Amino acid sequence: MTRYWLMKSEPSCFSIDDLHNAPNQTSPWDGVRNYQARNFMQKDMKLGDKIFFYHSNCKPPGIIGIAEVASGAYPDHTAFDPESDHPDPKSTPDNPRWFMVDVRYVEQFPKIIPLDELKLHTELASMPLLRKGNRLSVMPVGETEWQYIVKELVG
DNA sequence: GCCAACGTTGGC
DNA sequence: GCCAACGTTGGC
Repeated sequence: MTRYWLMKSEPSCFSIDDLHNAPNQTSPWDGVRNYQARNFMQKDMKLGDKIFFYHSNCKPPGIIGIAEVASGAYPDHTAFDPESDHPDPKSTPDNPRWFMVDVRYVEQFPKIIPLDELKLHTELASMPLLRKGNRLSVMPVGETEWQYIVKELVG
């Protein structure tokens, strides 16, 4: 059964354009250093699951398009590299702490669906994304909410 | 195992 | 740049 997800990225760091331009339109989703987010990737994501690509820390923040899970989880080797953006000396090749999946570009929306707009729809109120203080960078999206967004808000 | 200090996220 | 919310760390 296909599941649905939302993954956040700062476009100044890695945008949906970057994913679109990547080889095979596919890229590792590296840099996640949060256990809950890691567990979603490691235990619950399946090949072909659909992902809302969310641009954070920009104007405006919001959902910009769709990607899909393109691999199973495997160790995030950037954690081993002291020169990387998010090194973690406690993660080693023999005992990796952080995992990632590959994601593949599916589509970019004609325009971003801003966070402000998502907040206006009571149908979406149960989304973890809209919970106050939420900081998860990888989170599940209910099928109901997914369909609502795709049918009512895209375009 | 508690909890204060600290760091990070991310909207504003 | 500010700050609220939250996760992590480490002393005890």
